[in-house]
Amino acid sequence: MKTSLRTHTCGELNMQHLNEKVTLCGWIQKIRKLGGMTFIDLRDRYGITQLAFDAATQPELCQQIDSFGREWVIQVKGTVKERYSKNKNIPTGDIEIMADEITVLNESLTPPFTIEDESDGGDELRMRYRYLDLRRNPVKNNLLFRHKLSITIRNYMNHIGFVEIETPFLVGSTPEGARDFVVPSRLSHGEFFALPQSPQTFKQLLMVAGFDRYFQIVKCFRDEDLRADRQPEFTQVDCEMSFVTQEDVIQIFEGLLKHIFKEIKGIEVGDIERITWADAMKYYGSDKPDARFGMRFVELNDVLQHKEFKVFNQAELVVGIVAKGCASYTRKQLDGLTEFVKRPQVGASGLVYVQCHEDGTFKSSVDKFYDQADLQAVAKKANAEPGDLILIMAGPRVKTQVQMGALRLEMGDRLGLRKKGEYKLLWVVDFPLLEWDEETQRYYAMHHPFTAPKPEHEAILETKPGEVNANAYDIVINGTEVGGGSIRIHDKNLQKRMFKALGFTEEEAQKQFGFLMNAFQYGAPPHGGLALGFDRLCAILSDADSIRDFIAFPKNNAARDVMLNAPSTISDAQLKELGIKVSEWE
RNA sequence: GGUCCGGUAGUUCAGUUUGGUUAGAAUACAUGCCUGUCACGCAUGGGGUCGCGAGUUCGAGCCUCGUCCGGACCGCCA
Repeated sequence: MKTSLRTHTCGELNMQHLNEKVTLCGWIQKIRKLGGMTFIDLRDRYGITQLAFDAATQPELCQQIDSFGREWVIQVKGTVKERYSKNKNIPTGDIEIMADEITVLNESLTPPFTIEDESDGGDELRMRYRYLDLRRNPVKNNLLFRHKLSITIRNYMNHIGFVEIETPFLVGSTPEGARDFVVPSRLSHGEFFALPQSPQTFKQLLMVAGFDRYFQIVKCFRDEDLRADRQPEFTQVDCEMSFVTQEDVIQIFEGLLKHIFKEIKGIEVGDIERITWADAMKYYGSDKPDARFGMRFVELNDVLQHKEFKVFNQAELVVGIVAKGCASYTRKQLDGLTEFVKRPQVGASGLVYVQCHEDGTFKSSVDKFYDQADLQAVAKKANAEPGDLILIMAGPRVKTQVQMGALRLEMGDRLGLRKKGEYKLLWVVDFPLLEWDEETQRYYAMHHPFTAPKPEHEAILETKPGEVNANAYDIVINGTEVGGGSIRIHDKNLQKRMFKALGFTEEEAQKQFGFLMNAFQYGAPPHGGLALGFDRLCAILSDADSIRDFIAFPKNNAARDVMLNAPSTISDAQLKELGIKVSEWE
């Protein structure tokens, strides 16, 4: 790292460099004045090196550094010396620099928060001064980790013949899917570009072009509300292959994931389990199950719908989970669980429990309707043992499954079953092709409109669209959807039928996706692919909940950049040039 | 669009339950002392429109309403 201004970094000097003349540059992490001695911790990207000053022998230097403050940038020339008292906690802890000469390269204001691993700064403040936050080890290391992961992926993909090709960011807007970020056109007044939600159609066109194996680590943009794991601009590892079946794609990316886990985490991931979408919903109430723990759903309709309890009798689904060893839950804890499922976010109307006591008796919240023999039958069906707690919900099938899914994750958290450092990968396959939307009274593509139906279901696309399964697959790690993909439609006529099923007129389909269907007339190969959420992958491999600390300059909860204070208004001159007038609707 | 939590010193928070004299702590900052620290130590000091607005009250950091800001979640995210 030698440059004109420094000979070494602050992280590399040790006993082997004793008595060498060195020049270091860096930021002042800390000044410790002990009267006759003064120590400065000098920090750069690579570490910390201690500078030592002796008032008796270096009075001028000591006077000079007296005015220095935190985060000043200095250059120091001096000699590497062995310390009297060593610091075993840092790599450079055996040595220190006896300085001969110091140059202030830049002064610094006192930062609004401490630049330490455990900073005193809150989230918003750290975002506003992100360039200071990035000096801290935890955040800096996240970005270094991100770099390492991207290099690992690029090398692997290159090694197996994938070509990285860039696709445009200024594309056309489509009404399907997420909201688009929109960019006004100066040269075509009244017309707008959109930023891509993904390079989906471009990668399909690259297949038509014969590129065979394409990938790209690429920014994608979606104008939707944020979450801890959702940013309006995020990065995908976008891939597409030709002449493949679903099995080929799964094999290729299973290979990539195994490689990543081995290289980055030193973990051998075995063959990745697969579950159908239908089973995922049935047993976990989620299309992205956290499979680190069991607690699978048990349908209890047959053992609970023969008594006078209307709530159960009228329900389409009565479903339970078994919480191991929780029979001793107090009234307060049980009420807490009921409150949890009744929160608007979950939206259940209630929760029934059955405590399976050690002495073989049962206590439930519905004892009025069910006797011990009934509860015994429930316990048997649910495979519950003495000491366990059975939690039961009832209602419309899918809704109840989703609610129970939320409770299952909550119980997993409470029982410490969602362990950090443990990784459970899962392919979710056989997604439905279409999803009925009550509000707009039409079908929507569950994945996207280019997803191919299972060949054996093609015939019923018009007659029973809701029953058509897709050649689509998601990769789920610890309950997070890390990626997804599908085999695409490569036949122009099938694509037309698909658009029709989605309620497009021929003209609409032609206007929006004509370029793709036209391309399909010129020898489109069978193709399919997958995209991995790169930010999420970084976070999961680091056992972090939020992707924000793996993005150098992220947006806040309201999709704002608090450092730039963007978005912001633009000048009238700019608006005029773009042919835009801003007015309030309604 | 909705639910919940929060907003008090540069910063992180306590104080709000039960309204009552001069609003505290830690840390950061400044000054002084200290020759082996490395979370240095000790002493002293400065630092507050209690997010903003309205209301209730003799009196509001504390209660009520509104509003703005931040965070988590639901909807949304093909």
